[in-house]
This record gives sequence, structure tokens and C-alpha cells, in this order.
Amino acid sequence: MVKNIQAIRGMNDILPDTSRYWVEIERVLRQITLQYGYQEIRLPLLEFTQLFARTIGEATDIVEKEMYTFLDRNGDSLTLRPEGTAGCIRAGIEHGLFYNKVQRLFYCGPMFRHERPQKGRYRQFHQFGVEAYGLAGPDIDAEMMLLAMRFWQELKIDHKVELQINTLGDADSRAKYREHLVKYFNDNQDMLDEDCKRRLLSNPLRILDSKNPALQDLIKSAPKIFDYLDSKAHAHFDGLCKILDQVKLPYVINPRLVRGLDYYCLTVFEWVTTDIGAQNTVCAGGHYDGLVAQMGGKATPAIGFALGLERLLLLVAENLTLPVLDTIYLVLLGDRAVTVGMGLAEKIRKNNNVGVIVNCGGGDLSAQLKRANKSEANMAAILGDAELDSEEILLKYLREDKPQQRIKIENIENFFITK
RNA sequence: GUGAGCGUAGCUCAAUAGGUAGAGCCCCGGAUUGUGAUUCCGGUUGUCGUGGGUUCGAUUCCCAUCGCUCACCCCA
Repeated sequence: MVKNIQAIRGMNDILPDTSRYWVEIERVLRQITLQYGYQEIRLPLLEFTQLFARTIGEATDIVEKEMYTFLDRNGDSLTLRPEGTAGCIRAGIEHGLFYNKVQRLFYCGPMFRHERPQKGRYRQFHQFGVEAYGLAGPDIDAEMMLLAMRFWQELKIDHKVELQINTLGDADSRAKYREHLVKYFNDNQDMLDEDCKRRLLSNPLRILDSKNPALQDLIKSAPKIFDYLDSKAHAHFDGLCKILDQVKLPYVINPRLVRGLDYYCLTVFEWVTTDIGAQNTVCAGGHYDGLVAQMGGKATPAIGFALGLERLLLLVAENLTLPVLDTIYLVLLGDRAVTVGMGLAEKIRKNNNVGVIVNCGGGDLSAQLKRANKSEANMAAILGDAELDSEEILLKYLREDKPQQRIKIENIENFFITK
């Protein structure tokens, strides 16, 4: 007996009853993003491993232990993309998209990280990402946040999410800050837990992010990035706050907000929620001004964010209304009706904005009407020998209390046009 | 990688202080041989996650293993 093959852990099938929510959410996100002048870019799922290792940061968990990496037949090391920005910049440089030009881009698709799955976190997950190149901000920073806010409003979850912002300063001030932070935590090392001792070596800023209640006081009195910002970084952050105040986009300054990936600088931000379990970040991003140059392109300021579609779906599902397509279930009785009906269905679909489900597999009237009722069709059109003889078709309403109608077959071809 | 909880019908779940299992939903047929959704009647549902141990006998007890879920870590 052969054991059934199952899906890989953390890689989910999206079945028909859920896929329609995905389609609708993606439609809304695309439509809004296009409205802001962003264009879609579609990128490979596979890249050379080096691309991610260099950009995301050698010491991050993503690169150290979460990448799906394997050898190609010719010995090249390839990796399934764990995030979208690296590939986007690679493509931008490769095709000269950033050369003396502003680019507003977005992407949507699966990402892969080899983590232990839990609610809102899977090994194949989906991100919708928005990126802008060639703009230094802070105006573009505000645009990003307004754009995201439009998502939440359109999806009716704006009351469930909170915008948190912070600044990491430029490379110099960040390095200086990091030095003082390391010193501070080194001096208090006996108070740190194991995780934080590890972070002290790998990514000290992340200690600020610790959930350990015992460390909260220590973190509270740690050095603040704001005291190490140079005037330019200060002006950038103040400028952003001023715009956000002006457009009345609510936000919280969270000095402990640190992004996990190495490439972030200046403004960083997160949209968080308390509604979906432990994975409470729905959407996050920031500046990565050094990344294009680091990857061999001309120095180009850049900012972007990504939102996790699985997490968004958890927030959205119950209050999302799906668009409905009026649908006719075509009941066909007898061989003559089947032959005529197939062609008739084609004409109705072509001339009207309606769905037509043709009954396949025969069955008597009762059985076919049962199927019609179980489908989400709002009416059944009945065609049998009697109708063919009189050149009429019966139209029966399944969801409304309206009498059945007889309509000339030639008229049914355009009958639904106005609906 | 660490920890906890859970695996019984397609789905949601019962049950047996060890004697090879039920209910609802779903699906199919009939009452109604050309009128659905309501109602009534009937029918199919299973290597009780897998392997081993104890036992006359294990879905039940023990061990192992796999899977799922949630949390830690980390991140969207």
C-alpha cells in the first residue's frame, strides 16, 4: 500500500472557497496601487543564492537558516526568494530602470522561508510589495503610508491596524548608536536572557524588540536613536511627521521599532494589529537607500513595504463582500436540447455580462433543478423538447419570488444585457 | 531549532474505566415518470494517523514514529 503524498509542511493549498477572497483582495490592492501611479513588476521565484545572502544580511535568521537553497544541475546555488526587494533591485539594475529615473513599482506573489509554521506564518507565503526608487523622501515616505492606509480603508479594517514609525538614522548615525547600545547592554549583560545575549552579537538593535517582560525596564532606559541622529536624519523624520500630521494620518512613534533586515535605514514603519495571534505585523517597510549602490547600481534612494496576504486575509475575511456575477443555470432535457443549448449558452455569455452554467451529465428536470439550486445561479433556464417546438425557453427565478417566464429563444440571447 | 496540545467517515464531532464504532452536515435515490430550495422515507460512507509492545482480544493502556495546531525564536 502506497502512502498518500501530502503537501509540503507550511505550503498550503488555497481551495475554491478561499481563493475567491484572495482574488478580491488582490484586485483591491492592485487597483489602489495603480491609482497612485505604481506599475506591476513580475519577477522570478528563483535567484542566485548570493543575491539574498548579500542584501538581506549574512547574520539574519533568513539567510542563516530559513532559505530554501539547492544546487542547480550545473552546480549553481539557487534560492527560492525569501522576500521581494532583492530581486526587484536586481531586475532594476539589470534593465536600467533606475537610471536617472523615478520608478514606482509593485509586485505580488509567493515567498519562501523555512520556518516552523504557525498562525499567520507559513513556509510558502504571499506578499504584496510596493517600492519607489529615486526619491529621497520624506514626501515619498508619507505617500507609502497613505497608500497603505487606503488599503485598510477599502478593505474596512482601518480600525484594526495601527501605524508605528521610527527612524534608524543614516549609516553613520546608526553605527554610532549601535556602538553605544552594545556598550549599554554589555554593561548590563547579567540581566539579559539567552536570546538577547545572542542578539547582542548578531543584531543588537533587535534587543529593543524583545517580548521578555523582565527586560522591559532595561530596554526602556537604553540609549535612544534620536540622540544620535545627525541633522539631516532629524529633518527627514520631522518632515515625515509634519506631513502625517497635516494629512491627519494617525501614527505612533515607536523608538523600539527595528526591522529585521540589514538594509533598512532612516524611516521604518509597521502596521500592527492585535487581532490575528502572535504574528501581529501585517505590513512593514522602510528606506533602503544604500542597497542599489551596494548591488552595483548607481546610488539611488529607495523605500518600500510589503504586506503579508495570509495575515491580511485573517483580518479581512469576515467583512469582505465579494462581487457577484449574475448566473443562469441552463437546464437541458433531451439530446436535441443539449445540442442547441451548448450553442445558445455561448451566445448568452458573449452578449451579456452574466455567467452561464450548462447542465452536463443529463438528469431529469428535478435533478437538474436541484443542481441549479445548489450552484449559486440566480435563475434556471429550462430547455426541452416542448420549448424547442414552440421556440421558447422557460426562465425560472431561484432566489426571488417572481413568476416563471416564457421567452423566445432568439430573445434570450440578449435578455440579460441591461442587468 | 525549542515547548505544549491534538490525530475516529469528504467536513464538524461523539463513544467504549480494553469485546473491531456512531450522530449531524454533505452526497445519491425515491415520495413528485417536466419544476429547485422546505418536509418525509431510504442508501453509501471508516486499514479509529502509522509501526511495535502488553493482552485471549487494543480505536481505548504503554512505547516509538509521522502529521496537524498554537506558542517561543524570527519575520510580512
